Amino acid sequence: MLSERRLEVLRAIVQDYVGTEEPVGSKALTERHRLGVSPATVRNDMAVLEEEGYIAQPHTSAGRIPTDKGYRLFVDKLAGVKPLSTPERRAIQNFLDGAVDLDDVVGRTVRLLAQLTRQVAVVQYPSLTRSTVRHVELLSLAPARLMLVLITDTGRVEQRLVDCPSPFSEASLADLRARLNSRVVGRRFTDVPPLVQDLPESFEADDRGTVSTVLSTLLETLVEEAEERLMIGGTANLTRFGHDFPLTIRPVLEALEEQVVLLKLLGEANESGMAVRIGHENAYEGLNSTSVVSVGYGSGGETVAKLGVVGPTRMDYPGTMGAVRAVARYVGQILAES
Amino acid sequence: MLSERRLEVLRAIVQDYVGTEEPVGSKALTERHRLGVSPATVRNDMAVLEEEGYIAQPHTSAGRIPTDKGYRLFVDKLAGVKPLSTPERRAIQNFLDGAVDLDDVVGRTVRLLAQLTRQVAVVQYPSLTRSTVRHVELLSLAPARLMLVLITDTGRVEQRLVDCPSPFSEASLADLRARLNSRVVGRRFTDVPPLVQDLPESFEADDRGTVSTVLSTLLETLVEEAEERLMIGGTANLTRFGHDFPLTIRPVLEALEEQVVLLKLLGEANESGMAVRIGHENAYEGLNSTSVVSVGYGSGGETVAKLGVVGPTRMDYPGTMGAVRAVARYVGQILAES
DNA sequence: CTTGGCACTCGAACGGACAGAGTGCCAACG
DNA sequence: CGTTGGCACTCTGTCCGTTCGAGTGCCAAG
Repeated sequence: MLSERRLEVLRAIVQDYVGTEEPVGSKALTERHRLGVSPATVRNDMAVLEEEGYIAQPHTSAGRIPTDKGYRLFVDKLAGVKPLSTPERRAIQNFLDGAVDLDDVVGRTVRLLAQLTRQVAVVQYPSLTRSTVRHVELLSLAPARLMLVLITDTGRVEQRLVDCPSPFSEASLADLRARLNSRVVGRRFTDVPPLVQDLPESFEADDRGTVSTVLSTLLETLVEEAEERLMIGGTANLTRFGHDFPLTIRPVLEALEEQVVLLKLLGEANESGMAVRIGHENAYEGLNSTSVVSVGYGSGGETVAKLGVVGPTRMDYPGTMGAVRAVARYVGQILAES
Repeated sequence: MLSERRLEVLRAIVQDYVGTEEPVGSKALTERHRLGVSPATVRNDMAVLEEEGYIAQPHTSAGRIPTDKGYRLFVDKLAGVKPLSTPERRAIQNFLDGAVDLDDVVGRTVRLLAQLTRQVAVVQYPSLTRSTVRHVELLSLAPARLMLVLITDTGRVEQRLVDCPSPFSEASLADLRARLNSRVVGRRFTDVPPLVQDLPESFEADDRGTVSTVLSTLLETLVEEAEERLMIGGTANLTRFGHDFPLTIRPVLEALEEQVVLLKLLGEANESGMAVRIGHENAYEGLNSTSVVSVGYGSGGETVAKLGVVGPTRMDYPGTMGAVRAVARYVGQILAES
């Protein structure tokens, strides 16, 4: 177990390094922080911290920089979450309040988050699997061609073309539309399948094929579209990453285009509360020199999706976590209102 | 007017510089191209080309690099559009054929284009203003709340919430739905306004307010959503830009996040045919060291949207133009089929 | 007009010297 | 035993001078 002062030294190192981006030495530390001890003592502490793996030297006889393990300790034990200032909160609310539809909410959120944290922001669209059905619409495009439109309570709309095995009358269509809606409206996606299973039987033999096709398309949409969409913003902030550019930035850009990777990343956010993945803690190799701060958001205690930021491991964790948490809260509120 | 050989020298310089990314000298030129003259002669030609502003030296006594004006001449007069190889064409077709809906088509297109050109690809969603209405659906969410869903012939769906001034019965709703559809289905967006203008009059006084609201929401959607959406991909290719990184790349990333800027950029594409904007020809300052190759696409001779790539001025113009043109053609085909 | 020759220029690469920051260790001190 | 000042040492980054080579412009000759 590290002594109180050694932890204090580690905290000081992290703070200074985050601020200056340069390895921090013992003398500078004592000057910038009131540790009450001499540089020599700090040196001894640093030696211990290094031995324990919390800090490292880029080269012999240079200052120290925190390791992933050091950041981890810092985040877990040494730093809280820095709440936003009142003007910042007000700005968030004002900015998000102007949104006109779901796309706009997500778009504004991602811009806001990128601006507040000065990092790359990622926002997941509200998940369908947790949503409920608000309405299912069936439209006849041609005698044997339908369009299925699914509207969710989060305001999302999905459409699918359905090719029917046989022509389908307008009357049957209205019938199916009415029955379908009476059964599934207000239900959660996961609850839908058993509720519609027996529907084909109540139609005439000629129409059963079509009804089955429509149903399977619907179920497919529910499952398949649970594969979520994302919006990304603030990539210009990547330029603030570090000095050794092309090498660091390239894999990050590649990761950002792989939605699957990002979804997994956000998915790792703990069900409740915020998740911080530091450097090598990220499963995806290209993000080994980045940290990901993510959190779920939603209305009324329910998590419908996640959002977060991707930045260099050398980031302002308290500030970033504060911004991410605040934005998540406000987005949740906005969703609840609409 | 420049002599034939001088043009040939310019072409050789562009080709070599694009290949090596290094200033090209007279000796290297004669070695790599069969110009049939000695380095000294080439030097004289280069002096003339420089005087005319087609090439420049980064430093005294270094090789030459093409200027924007040089690239312009190259593109206009010296190079054709390099057609893709048969395997490439086949790959495009296979890749695009797998698309399941409009989002998927655009997504695949942008990935394809980025991969083929190894640059940043931008694809605009098919424009609504040129589309026709396939169906308008009205759903009752609450007594005084409706959802308006607009489905276009390009497969795009837009939804809008409508708050009614007064409750609206299901019967009136069905009536409005039917009349609306009979008037606008199959019509172009721009033709819609006059066709629905007199609709409120045919309803009872109580409902007129709601009908008007619905109509104005519909018209708003038609206009407002003509403001197009974009998809971007291949940003990782930005790392291949040049040596002087942060400076070059930052404004480009910023531009890519400004959809308005990008739309304008694509918009500059000539109605028919391909547009190449080189360096300072781009109105947006941040893109002064990039070139934009864009072209319209659509089915049956009609341009419904545009796509293109953004890359360094030092790009393989014939190859890029070939890829852009080919992709645009195939996307047009795919859209026509669906 | 083309060509070979030649002097010149300039940037990139190499290497040594130097300064500065930072360390580790040690002996002294409370 | 923890803390402190002192000191020698080790790096790195930088500056400067040299060298090397690619490339040029010019000129005189073909």
